[in-house]
Amino acid sequence: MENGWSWEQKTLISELIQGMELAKQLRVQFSGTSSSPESTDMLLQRILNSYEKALLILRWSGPVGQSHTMRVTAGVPGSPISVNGSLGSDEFEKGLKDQQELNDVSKKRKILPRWTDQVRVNSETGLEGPHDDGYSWRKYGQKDILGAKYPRSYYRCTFRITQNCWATKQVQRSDEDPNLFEITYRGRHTCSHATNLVPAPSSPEKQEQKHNNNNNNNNNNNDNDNQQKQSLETLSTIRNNLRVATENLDNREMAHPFSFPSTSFGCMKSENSHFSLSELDNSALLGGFPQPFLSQASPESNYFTASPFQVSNFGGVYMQHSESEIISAHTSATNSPILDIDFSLDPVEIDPNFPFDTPGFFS
DNA sequence: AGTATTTGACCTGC
DNA sequence: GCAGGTCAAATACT
Repeated sequence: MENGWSWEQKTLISELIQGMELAKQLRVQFSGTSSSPESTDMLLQRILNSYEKALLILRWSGPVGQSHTMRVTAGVPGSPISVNGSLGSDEFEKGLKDQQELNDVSKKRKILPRWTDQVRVNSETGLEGPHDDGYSWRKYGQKDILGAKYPRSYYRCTFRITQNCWATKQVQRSDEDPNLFEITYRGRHTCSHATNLVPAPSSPEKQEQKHNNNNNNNNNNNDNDNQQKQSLETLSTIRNNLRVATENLDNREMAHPFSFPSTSFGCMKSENSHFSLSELDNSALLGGFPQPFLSQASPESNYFTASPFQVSNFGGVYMQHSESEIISAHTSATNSPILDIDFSLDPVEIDPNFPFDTPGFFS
């Protein structure tokens, strides 16, 4: 049996280690050469520090899973990761213990964050059924609900097994308005398979199934250009026809499904291959959400944040903000577990042209 | 053949 | 005991 680390995580760690080793070698080579003054050495040292801290964080996050997520949350503001980025052994062991306890499925269910969205679809445009939120879902059940006209569908992340992603969602069609779907999300995605927006197929119930199929198929679709074009073309249409309501939200929990974070930085997806940490600072780390989400002024923006920017959270750090904190453009950094961690690190400078999306980069 | 969906049975919490 | 949620075998789809 595996130790719980996903293949991607192991790879990520091994890549980080390799990178660190290479940086060390580079430092040895540079030290002593007259053309490389202190600044070079300092840069290299910072690179090494970054690698080290990244590894620490990754290891602390452990095998992806919601459980640990909560553990990290509990550590805020007293994050288990100290200022210098190291972990106390006691805390680390405690974390491991907690994680084991939380492996219990029923416990897991209880603690998973939950929030609801309402999605209106417009049959005139052929966009019927729930929207694609950028993730791959697999239907695992359907149930007639007492007093409800339509059955409730249960979905879980397609990558539950392969990536230990425990995100689930329930789709309930509204009694009053068949065009309205109430989607209850549970848990956060820790998988790395967020996809871009995919146009919804054309028939209400069937669509629910089909759109999931589409998602999965698209993952294997090599015709990325077409997909991207399609996404762009349909984006404006979708924005015009989908209304996302974030009402009746539990204040203690995340208010928006589109903010599903994925596993780690390495798993982050961006339509823009020129991805830099500065973007992260603005969108992901400073509050954990893309900027458009931060503005509640326009409901459209909610949808627009759907998935081009699937944001990381160190293996699923649960952002236990109040709603007001979430929507504030000046979200307090000090309340964010991510930021607690991030601020404890040296600034990391990443080449904007660094090929994160290079095939095999994480392989 | 591999993967996703369906659906009745089973489990869990209230 | 009941309703909601999940499992898993059967079935459908590609």
